[in-house]
Amino acid sequence: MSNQEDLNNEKLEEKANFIEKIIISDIEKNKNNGAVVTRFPPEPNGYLHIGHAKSICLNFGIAQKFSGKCNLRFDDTNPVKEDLEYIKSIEEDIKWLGFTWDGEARYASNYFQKMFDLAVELIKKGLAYVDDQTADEIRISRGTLTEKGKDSPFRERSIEENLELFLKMKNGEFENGEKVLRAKIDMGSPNINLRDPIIYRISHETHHNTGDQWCLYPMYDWAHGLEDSFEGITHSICTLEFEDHRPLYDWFLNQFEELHHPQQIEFARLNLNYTIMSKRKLLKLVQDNYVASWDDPRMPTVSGLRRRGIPAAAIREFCSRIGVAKTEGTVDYALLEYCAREELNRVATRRMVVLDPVKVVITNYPEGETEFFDGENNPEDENSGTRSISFSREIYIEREDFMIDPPRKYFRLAPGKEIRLKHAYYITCTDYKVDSEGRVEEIYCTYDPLSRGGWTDDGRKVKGTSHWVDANSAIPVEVRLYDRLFVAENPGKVTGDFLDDINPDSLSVVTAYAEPAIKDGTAGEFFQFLRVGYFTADYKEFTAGNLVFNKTVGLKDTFKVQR
RNA sequence: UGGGCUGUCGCCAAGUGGUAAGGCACCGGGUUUUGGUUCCGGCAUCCGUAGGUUCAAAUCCUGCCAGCCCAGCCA
Repeated sequence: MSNQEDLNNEKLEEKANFIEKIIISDIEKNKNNGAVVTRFPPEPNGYLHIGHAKSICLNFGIAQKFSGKCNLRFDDTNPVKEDLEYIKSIEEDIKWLGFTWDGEARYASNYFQKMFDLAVELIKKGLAYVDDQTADEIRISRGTLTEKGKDSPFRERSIEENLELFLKMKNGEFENGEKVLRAKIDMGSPNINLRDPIIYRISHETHHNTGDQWCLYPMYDWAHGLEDSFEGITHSICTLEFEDHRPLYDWFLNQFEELHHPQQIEFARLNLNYTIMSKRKLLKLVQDNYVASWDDPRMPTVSGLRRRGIPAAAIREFCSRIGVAKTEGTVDYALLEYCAREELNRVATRRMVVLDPVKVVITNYPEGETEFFDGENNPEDENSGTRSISFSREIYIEREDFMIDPPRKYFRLAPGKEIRLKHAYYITCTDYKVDSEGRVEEIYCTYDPLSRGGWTDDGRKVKGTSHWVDANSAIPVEVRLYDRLFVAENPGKVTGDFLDDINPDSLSVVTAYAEPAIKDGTAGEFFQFLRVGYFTADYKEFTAGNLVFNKTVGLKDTFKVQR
């Protein structure tokens, strides 16, 4: 190994998480001949969420880092919960996140025959038996957390009888629930997973992939290790709740010396405050119409975050920053927002859009005249070019950028005060008009012709700068203002029902006025509405004739009112 | 109450016997035609807790406390 490679390895190790350290050590020992093969094994029973993104970044990231491979494998062993729609969405989400799985997507269901054959072998070894007990009987005889279980009365059936019955199970000669196949391990084990776990159940159900070919379906514990083994997985990474299952994972594989034996490693799943990650709860939100769909921009699903306007790169960065460890914690949502802003600041196209307009008349500006200014598309990107912005006697500014009686350190417009209109002129407020309810209806200003472009060389201090649009040419656009879906850090913590903490104001739709250049936007494009926040042209609905924008996240706001 | 796992700054997270990295958040200040960005500075005498071993412990030992997971023919 060259010095250069040594250096690289040191660098690799320096930033490695505990799983990567295990892998580095395995490579050094030449375990698996130095190969690294991981997999992302979703069950196609729901949409992927940000928690899955953590696992995806981990598994695919490891493959990239160590020149290995990462498979996509659908763990479709339960036909009653799984659906083709989910398979499609999962594939799309992974691709969108920027990862490519090795070869074709795999399906646990394509291994059913091999698994069945191995189960027959297990029976022949005297290590599995057919149990006639009902589900209730099995549950009761399994014991409790503190009491040992009791052997099934069918535990000592002959190998021949077990073989015959198992075949009949496969051939559809029994009803659902009539019989199961169990591994014969130890009903007295302190680890409940080892108390003769069920490895096959009967389910007369059409499977999305195998149709009606099978009525016998393998359980997770039996299937998962075998799938990993068949695919030559070297490191089978899963979440903490499977730690108790590892002895079983190993037990099954240990019964077949000829099989490759992957190493299972567990890490803590992601929790994010102000949101939920449970597939069951997310499904509830969709089914009961608390949100519009799985990809509603308020959802923590990958497709929801995408529609919200969070770039894939921001999600990857987030996953990198939260790290990988075994401590279960809850990551602050502010970190995700930070990652979104960081990326968006780099790439977002700047435009001026007024969300809550109030008219300003520039009384000393000639009526009927229009002039144009150039504004950079992105000050963070020299190559982004400029766009033309029109200006005339009447403009709109943001209602909150004017106050009749402002507090100290209010840099915005107020009677007698001068501000800068971004890219345009300095204006000074001379008067204003309110309606019968005291609401500001119109503001009157004068402009300084010498400040064309928004600057003078006379050393004048103009602290405030406002965004604005030309009333003559402004285009109305639909803006969907999203806020967090839950008002509580840990939804449901207090009342027990997460629905009690839903934010009733998580969505409001407004018609805003935008500068004409907004028309040039493309679906999915990222924008920064100057001084307001980051928005995206809804990638599913935005067209030239339907200008819809979703709010991603506001700009960081450090303005504090001081009276 | 049985088994498994975890406890380092408000939130993540390095550190694995030699005297507490980093990021987010937060708080100051400079720059700024976005109160954005950027830049500078601050932010754990202490590592769940109580003892012990050692010249030296967040790191080793013992006890205790707290949290999470497991009793689906779900994954």
